[in-house]
Amino acid sequence: MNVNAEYVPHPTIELLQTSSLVNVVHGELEQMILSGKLGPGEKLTELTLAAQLGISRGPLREAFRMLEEAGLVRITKNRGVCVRDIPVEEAVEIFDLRAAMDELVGRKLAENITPPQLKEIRGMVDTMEKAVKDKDTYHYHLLNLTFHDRLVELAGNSKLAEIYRKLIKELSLFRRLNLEDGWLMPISASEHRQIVKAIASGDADAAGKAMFEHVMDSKARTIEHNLRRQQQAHAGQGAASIKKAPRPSLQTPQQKSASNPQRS
Amino acid sequence: MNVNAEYVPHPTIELLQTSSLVNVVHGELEQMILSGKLGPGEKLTELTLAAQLGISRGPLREAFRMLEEAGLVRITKNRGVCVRDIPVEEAVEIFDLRAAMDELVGRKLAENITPPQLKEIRGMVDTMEKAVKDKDTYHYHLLNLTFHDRLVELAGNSKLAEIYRKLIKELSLFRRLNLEDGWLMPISASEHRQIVKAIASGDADAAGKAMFEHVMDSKARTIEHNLRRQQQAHAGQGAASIKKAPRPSLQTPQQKSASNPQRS
DNA sequence: TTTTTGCCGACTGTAGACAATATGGGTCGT
DNA sequence: ACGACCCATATTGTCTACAGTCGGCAAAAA
Repeated sequence: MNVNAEYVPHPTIELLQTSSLVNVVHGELEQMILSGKLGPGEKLTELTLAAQLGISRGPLREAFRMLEEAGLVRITKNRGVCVRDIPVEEAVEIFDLRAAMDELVGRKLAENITPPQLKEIRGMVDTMEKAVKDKDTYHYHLLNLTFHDRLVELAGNSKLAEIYRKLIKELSLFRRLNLEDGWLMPISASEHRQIVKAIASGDADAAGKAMFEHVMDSKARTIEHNLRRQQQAHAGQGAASIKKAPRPSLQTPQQKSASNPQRS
Repeated sequence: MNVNAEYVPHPTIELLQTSSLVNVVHGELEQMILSGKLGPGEKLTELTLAAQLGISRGPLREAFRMLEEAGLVRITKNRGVCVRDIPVEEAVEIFDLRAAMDELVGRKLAENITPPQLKEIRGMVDTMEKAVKDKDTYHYHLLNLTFHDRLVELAGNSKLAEIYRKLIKELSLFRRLNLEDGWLMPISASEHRQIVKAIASGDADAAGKAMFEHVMDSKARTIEHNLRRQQQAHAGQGAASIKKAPRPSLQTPQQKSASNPQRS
């Protein structure tokens, strides 16, 4: 048994001899990554993490493999695991892909949404506009995630929803995303209002286009924000020197074997 | 003694540095599944497989986890691993999603394709039409896969390509897909010709629509074919009884924890 | 001082052992 | 004869052990 008295085992783990360790650890790590407790580029040492979680390396490694397949961590042979850092180019790709998917979502919703569902998402938009008035950026961010997630779910294509969520998770590793400037909230909110309107009208093309454009706008805002932030960093670098450098590099080669379509 | 930095180590060394047992086994199992050597629903016993591959259970289990995350197998606690069987509903969802993605592909290609690339895909269509003339269904099937895969790749969005390929792999587990009736090949081929034409014209909307419609048609053909096949099976069942029943069921509960968007 | 070489510590890769759980067949009771 | 219960076996879940590899540090050589 792995006796290690110093940690307080997460209640979940203690409670858990019913669900497999791998599943729990996978979920736990995912949350740690998405919440930022484990930042992009951070090294995950098997022995350390296993001790912290109170488990052995086996299940942990299996969880790592799942996270790798989900694009959240990167495994390098003989060198270990680290949280992935999404480069700008990849973020752009994800936005484009999301736009196409959300267009489909808009179309499907315009065709199939029910009155109570429509009422629900209207309520969500209302809440978001309230957050805008309060200039509550953080709350707005969460509401925005929930709003889009709910739309995708209501579209009635579970595969689409599954992949959409995977993309959102990966995108959250694109660091500069989080602290979006507050003054853009009104624009985003009004776009939401327009999306709901288009969906309510039953016009599939309009709803699809509204969704598509919204995501593309969001992409433009995010990328521009990122650029500005990078310039700031560069400008201040000469005087302030580097501050948070010492991290295991090991991140550079970001390939992942595109794999052939169907090897004979 | 500054040895040239681009020195190629030695194939064997490179191989040892990059691939672990987990990687190799993962690829091997994937091919066994996609090629049908391991059919949908089939049980994968750890000890047996490990012995066959000449490895221990550890790496094998890690490979299983990757395949699970990719949607190719299903793991049930304390009951083991089996190849997933894609139900019709899921196949439909995948087709719809693919259609949206391929629409994006068509748009991007219409905007960005280069003359040599255009020539390349024209050549592929030519080859396919040759296969149609020869009534070579199998060859056509492979060419079709390659064609679409190449288009996605040329679209220049690697994330899109990655997910597209994942979907194609999952779809190949939808059994009834494989033996598509031969007489539909000409239709499919002419649609390909039209797609290339739209791309060449540079009209993004037209190219996107052509791709979209092609996938949706393909979906309709596949589903209808599936229905017909199922009816046949039902018809013959009364006399011939069941023949290939004895397989570990264990397949029914097909859920996969949709997981919340971002747990606070 | 600068470079090279050998060594050491830390970590990962793989294998095998042990514990926990499901499955199938047989026995007992009614 | 039928059903409930129980045990033997097979299989999975988890842990520990050992071997291989990497990176850094210090001592030796130039």
